[in-house]
Amino acid sequence: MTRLPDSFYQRDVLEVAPELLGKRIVHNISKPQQEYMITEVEAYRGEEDLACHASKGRTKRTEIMYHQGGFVYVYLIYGMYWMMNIVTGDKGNPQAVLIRGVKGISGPGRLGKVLQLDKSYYGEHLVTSPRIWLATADDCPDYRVTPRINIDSAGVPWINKPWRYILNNI
DNA sequence: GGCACGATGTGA
DNA sequence: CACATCGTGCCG
Repeated sequence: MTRLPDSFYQRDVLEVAPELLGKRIVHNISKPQQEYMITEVEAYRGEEDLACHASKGRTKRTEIMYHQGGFVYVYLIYGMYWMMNIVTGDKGNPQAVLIRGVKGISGPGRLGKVLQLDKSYYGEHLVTSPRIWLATADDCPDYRVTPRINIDSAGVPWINKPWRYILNNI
C-alpha cells in the first residue's frame, strides 16, 4: 500500500470522492500505526454549493479549501466534534470531501475522536505529513449514492445533489 | 464586543 | 426529543 500522490487529489471533487472509498487513512502517531478503511464520504463543491463552507467566501476558516488538493481541512462542530475533510481540485477552486465513516466506526464525530483531531491538523499536507496520509487499496469498491446529510439549510438544489457516497457490503 | 447557530452524537 | 459546548461569521 503506497501513499496517494498529489495528482490523486488534484481533480474535481466529484471524481475524487467516490475513489476515496476503500482507501486507507494511515495514522502514525503511535506504534503500531493505525489504518482505517474509508466507507462513507460526502463531496462539497465550490462557492456556489450552498452546503459548502466556502459558500461564505474566503475566510480564515475556509482558506485551506482554496489551495490545491491534498491538504486536510478540519473544523469543530457543535463545540465538540472535529470533522475530517480532504481538500481536492485546483488552486482557487474550493472543494473538499468530508470523511463520514471508516470501517468499524460510523459518524464523522467519532472518526475525529479516534484520530484525535484538533486544530493542529488544519492544513496538514497528506502527501508529506509524517503523521497522517492516505494509502492505496487493491479493492474495487462497489458503492451507492444518496443526498448529503444535515444540510437542509442549503436549500434546493443542493440538498438533492447525490453527493454522499457509501461503500456497499461493508 | 456580542450573539446565534452548526457537514453531531448521546442518552432519556 | 433535549442538550452538551465553542469557533465562526455576521452585525454593530
